[in-house]
Amino acid sequence: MPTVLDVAKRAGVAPITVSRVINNSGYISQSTRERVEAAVKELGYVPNTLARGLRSKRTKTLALVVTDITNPYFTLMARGVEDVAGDANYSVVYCNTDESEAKEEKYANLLAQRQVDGVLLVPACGNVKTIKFLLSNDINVMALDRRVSEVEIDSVRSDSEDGAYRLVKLLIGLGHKRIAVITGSKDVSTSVDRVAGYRRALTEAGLIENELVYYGEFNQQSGYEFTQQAMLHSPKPTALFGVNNFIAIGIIKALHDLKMDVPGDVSVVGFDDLPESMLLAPFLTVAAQPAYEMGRMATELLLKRISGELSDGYQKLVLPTEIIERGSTGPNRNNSD
Amino acid sequence: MPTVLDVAKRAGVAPITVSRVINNSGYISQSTRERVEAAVKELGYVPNTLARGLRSKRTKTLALVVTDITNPYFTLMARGVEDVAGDANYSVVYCNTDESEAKEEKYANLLAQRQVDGVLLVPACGNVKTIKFLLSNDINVMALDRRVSEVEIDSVRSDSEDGAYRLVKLLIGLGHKRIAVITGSKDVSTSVDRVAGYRRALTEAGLIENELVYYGEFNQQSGYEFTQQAMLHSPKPTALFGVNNFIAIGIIKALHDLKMDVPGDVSVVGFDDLPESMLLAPFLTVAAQPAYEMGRMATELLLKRISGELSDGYQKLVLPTEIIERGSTGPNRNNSD
DNA sequence: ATGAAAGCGCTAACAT
DNA sequence: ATGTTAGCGCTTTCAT
Repeated sequence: MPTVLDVAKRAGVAPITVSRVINNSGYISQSTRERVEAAVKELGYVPNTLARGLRSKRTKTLALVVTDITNPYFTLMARGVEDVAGDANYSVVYCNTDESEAKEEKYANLLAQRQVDGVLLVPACGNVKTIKFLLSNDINVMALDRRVSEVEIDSVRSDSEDGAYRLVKLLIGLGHKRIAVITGSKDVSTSVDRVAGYRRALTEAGLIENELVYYGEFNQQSGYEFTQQAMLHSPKPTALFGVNNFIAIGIIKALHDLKMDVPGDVSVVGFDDLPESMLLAPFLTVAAQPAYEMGRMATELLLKRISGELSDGYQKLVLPTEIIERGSTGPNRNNSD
Repeated sequence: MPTVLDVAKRAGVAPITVSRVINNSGYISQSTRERVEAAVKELGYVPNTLARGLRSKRTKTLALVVTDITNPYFTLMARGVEDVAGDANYSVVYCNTDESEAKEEKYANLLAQRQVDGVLLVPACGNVKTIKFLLSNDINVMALDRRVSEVEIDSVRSDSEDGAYRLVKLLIGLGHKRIAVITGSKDVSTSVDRVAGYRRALTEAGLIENELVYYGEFNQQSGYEFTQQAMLHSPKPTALFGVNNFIAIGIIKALHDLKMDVPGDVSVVGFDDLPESMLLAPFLTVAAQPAYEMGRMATELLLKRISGELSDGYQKLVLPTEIIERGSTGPNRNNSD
């Protein structure tokens, strides 16, 4: 592989001049610029980012740490991140933590070694250890999707409390009085906030004594199992709120296997939504989050933070969710209430 | 940030000894190892991958270049890649080309600068320029999902020709005689191979004169538009084959808007499939590809290639697809045939 | 079993 | 507008 030195010799200049041409920094006369550019082409020279990063302390690399890229919500976010990053000639490394603190730590360590310029992090749990570790290694951190306390950092998320509140209010408006929520881990802010929104709606309607919360995991199986459990509760809930899309799908499958009709017997609402392009027949009533936009905005902010354009104060963006009413919700037909 | 030198001083050894401890190379006495490890801990030392890579010519970074990470088929593949890479302490950079040759070239250049150890590439087109460029920069390349000619490299893909053949045979077995295929770009091997499989099935059944092929793009809109076109064809096809999942969804939507029943009026088959966890009610008959497994295998192979364990000959893995018959296909009810 | 010296390829800092 | 020098943090190579 040719180096700056090879190019410099060929163009009859000093290495630093080559560097200046490539990086468009400093003053270069038109003629030397042309000679250098010609030499670059002739030799097929490609600058070495490692050497560059070692010297300049900038790697032009971001990391996206999500719990599972397979969740279409995160996939779409990832696409938003990469689109903005790519335009700025940044690369994006992605990592899956599966909500595991251990994996999160492992990746944080890896990313510190890699000297990434910034990390877009969907924290695996309420623990701020990872964030502090990254910050102590001079890495900019952007919290995505989830709230963090104890540390001051930029963050972009959607309004979970409000989305949940409006979903549950919609159910209450349809006459539902016994609404159960099936959620993920207790120490994740999305869980906490959505349950809080649920509670606020119930309280407002004087239904808080009917509160029924199941804490599990953010996956289909957990949604499936807790639906079975919820349906053993007496009296049965007439509506279920699945706190993310995987849980909601688990709920629908469980109800199907229990031979219960949606929305005839039970109404179902969810969070996140699936991109339209993946759905044959959108069915689930949801609070949809602007995942792609969140990825974009978060990355734009992070790049600004990295370049020092954002020196004062921390940005905390909370985007609204959109309630999309579809076939999975209907009026409460249970006469006993 | 502490460096090897800081650690070395603290442990009372030379920098190289620290390096040996960290990399588990060479002979180290138990006592110095312990002293070094203690110093590492006390200082919170994190090795700098850039410096390491600059010297050792290994970055422990892979790149995954797909056309669109948002396609669940590629998402799942990405997850397979990252799982294997992460276990080996490799990082994965992802890039979206949107089937654009220009973007593919741009990313190839970026990745060469980054000195990645290997690239898992879903080629945007039949052009081998990118691959040659990467190889000429000493980067190992693994072709994913698509066939490449002209260059000898490792590849992992699924059997498109066979999957298409079996799907179309299934339709023929159901009495369909006018089967149209809606596919993507002509210069992508998956397009070519799936159309070839379609043709083989038709030819075998003596139906090749009914051949009806629409070349478009691999997205929902293209599937939608060409379905409208296909339905203007006289006589109308009684079955449609969408060559990937986005196209198939576009087909279903178009038929819905045309008030045609699936499978009553038209049967539909697709490729790729969506992960079960995303589907409320799986409906589409498909040739499913083992996307996650493909990602895993490709990465395992690539890592072996990088470490030199695979020196002789090139691996060309072709995995079978699985035909999953669901509600979108039924017997041909058109009496005119 | 450990160390000294050198250099990977680049750019910051300081000339001129 | 261009060049010189030095050094980023690590590991290869060659000693001892």
